[in-house]
Amino acid sequence: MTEKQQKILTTALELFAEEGFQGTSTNKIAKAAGVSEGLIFRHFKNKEGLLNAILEQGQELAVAYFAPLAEMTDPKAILSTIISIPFHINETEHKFWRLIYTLKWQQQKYNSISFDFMLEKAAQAFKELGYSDPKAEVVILEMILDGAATVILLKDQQYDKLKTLNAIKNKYNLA
Amino acid sequence: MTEKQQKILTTALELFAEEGFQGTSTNKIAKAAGVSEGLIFRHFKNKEGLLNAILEQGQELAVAYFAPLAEMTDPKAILSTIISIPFHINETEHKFWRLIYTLKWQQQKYNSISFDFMLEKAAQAFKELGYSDPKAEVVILEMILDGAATVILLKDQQYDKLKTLNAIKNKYNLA
Amino acid sequence: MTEKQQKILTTALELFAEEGFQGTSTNKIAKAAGVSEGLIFRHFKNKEGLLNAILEQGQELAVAYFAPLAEMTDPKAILSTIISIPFHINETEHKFWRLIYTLKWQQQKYNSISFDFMLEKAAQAFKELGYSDPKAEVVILEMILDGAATVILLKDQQYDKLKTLNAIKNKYNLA
Amino acid sequence: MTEKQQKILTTALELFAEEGFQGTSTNKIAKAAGVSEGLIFRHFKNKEGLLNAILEQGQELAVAYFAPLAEMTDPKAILSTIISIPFHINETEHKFWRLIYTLKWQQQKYNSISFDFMLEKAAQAFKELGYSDPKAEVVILEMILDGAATVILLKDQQYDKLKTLNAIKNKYNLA
DNA sequence: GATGAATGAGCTTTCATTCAT
DNA sequence: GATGAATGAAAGCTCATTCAT
Repeated sequence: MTEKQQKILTTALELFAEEGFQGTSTNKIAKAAGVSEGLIFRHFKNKEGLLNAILEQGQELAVAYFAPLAEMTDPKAILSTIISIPFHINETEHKFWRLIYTLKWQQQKYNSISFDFMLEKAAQAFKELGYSDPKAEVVILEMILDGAATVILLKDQQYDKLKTLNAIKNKYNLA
Repeated sequence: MTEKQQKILTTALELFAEEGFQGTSTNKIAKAAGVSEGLIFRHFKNKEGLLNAILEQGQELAVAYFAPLAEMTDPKAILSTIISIPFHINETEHKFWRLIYTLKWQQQKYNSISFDFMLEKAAQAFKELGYSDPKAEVVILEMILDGAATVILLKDQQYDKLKTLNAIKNKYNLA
Repeated sequence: MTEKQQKILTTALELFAEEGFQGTSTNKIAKAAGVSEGLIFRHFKNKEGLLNAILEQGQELAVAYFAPLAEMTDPKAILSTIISIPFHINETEHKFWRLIYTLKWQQQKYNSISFDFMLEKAAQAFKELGYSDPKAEVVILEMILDGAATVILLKDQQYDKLKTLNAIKNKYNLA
Repeated sequence: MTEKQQKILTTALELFAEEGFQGTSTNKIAKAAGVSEGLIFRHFKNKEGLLNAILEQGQELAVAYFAPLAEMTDPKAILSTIISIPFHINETEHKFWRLIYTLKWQQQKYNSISFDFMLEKAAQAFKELGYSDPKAEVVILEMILDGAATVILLKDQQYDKLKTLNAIKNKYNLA
């Protein structure tokens, strides 16, 4: 991966996240990245290949998010970790997750990142904690995660993330 | 509003919702609607005008959603009504709301539908019910609404909507 | 078929015949035909579609060439007619046949014009005339036709077409 | 001439012959030859230089075809030799001659291989054999040679080459 | 000698939009 | 009101060619 190659990826991620995949021209990416337009196609075959390369790089990032969960056993800790995820998206990852959600809404085919493993882990935790309907709880949890992501990734105005996170944890007696 | 004019609107809504505004060509809309491409521009000036016309039609629909709230005073009833909203999206409205959310993610400029009035009403309700941090509660509520919309509008697989709604209401002691 | 559409076809035929299919850009065609480049694609879908449209129009021309043969029964007349074909290519048809042969050499897939019917007719004629090996004669005839086409379509320098044709006919005792 | 250099030449010949000069990208040649694209330009300056190198190598081959004629004096032997030429194209030379003819049709400038010497020799032979119009005979001979080349180089289906050749020779009383 | 990253011009194609009918 | 031919700008992409290593 040459420097320019990586520059293309980073720039494209930024632009795709901000203006959408279809809304971003390869010409714009090239100019913003300071490379020739042809280089994009030499390295990534076509525009979609560029998108896929971005998603693959991001995949590793996503895996890192979920990895700690694998070894956890305490149900409260598990739920607490899961709920915290969207609140801990930092500047670097922000763009990536915005892209993921934009794609989710725009084109069905790009449901690239799967949360299934995480949700199963949550189901187990709810069961252990004696929730009467763990399945319904998982759906609600999914809603909270998607909702938190939506608000966090789209809202410009500031609000107290930590306070919000704690308030949610409180509802699950996790604080 | 002629028949063809309405056909264009309906078809465009469908396509915009499924494949995004930028991902849908006027040519495609014309073909799907069975009209000439020129007609779109005669009636709606340009592609953006077409989008605006769709949003205006939808706006009335959105107003209808929020209208009942205006006269309500019972805080529990207010919250119960608000939370129910995404769960009551029916087949007809589905496309419209999908479009709204797709636009939300795609382009900042299209935050056309404002939930502010509703959220203020909710803040008031939380205060009356003695919640310690009503502001945080409103943020959480917003997350739940966005999250519910995301899951409901994007998930194909079925789950028990009513049960999920009730489980959420339970968390707020609204059932 | 609008005037511009036909202009595109005629211009493209000319350029394809002179500089090859791949050697002719759609931009060049558009400029030479005095139309916008986009129009080519609106009418013919893509560059290959344009080529196919040209070939289809030419097909009718080719059919006209072979039609008289169908009703002929005198073997000498049949052979005489067949041999004459390449020598009677006029200005208008010249471009078309050049394109056909260029494509024949360039891409196998474009063996669009089939001479099979004509060659079978010739085989029958040779048989009736008592040639000892009609099949070999047909191959030779095919060579003469292709060879005549090659010389006629590619040679700029003039030579006496009629004299040459008669000399060939003489070889077959058809004069 | 290094091994890779020769590999490029051979591969390019093959591709040019099959898909035309313009239809073959240097990238494709490089990949097929298993070398870097840059190497083509290091050795042959540019794409046209590569073509010229191929033609030069082939030129020697062509010269070898015509060399025996120079010393021949018997008119029948001369004609017999000339007519045989296209029928003796073997596997190795096949590609080269196909390229020659493809270029002939595609671009006028590449009439690289000249048959003039051979045709003059034929004219002399026809004169000596007492043909009434040697010039017309030469034109016909040229047609037969081009036609034989066309059929032999383009036809996949098999037919008896030797029988065809002999049948032609018979027409000239050369058998 | 050999590689492959990089370029920029030019290619095919798409698309929103205009306009005569 | 409605059509569809026509446009021109811009999109995605290809390609011969250069150059540092």
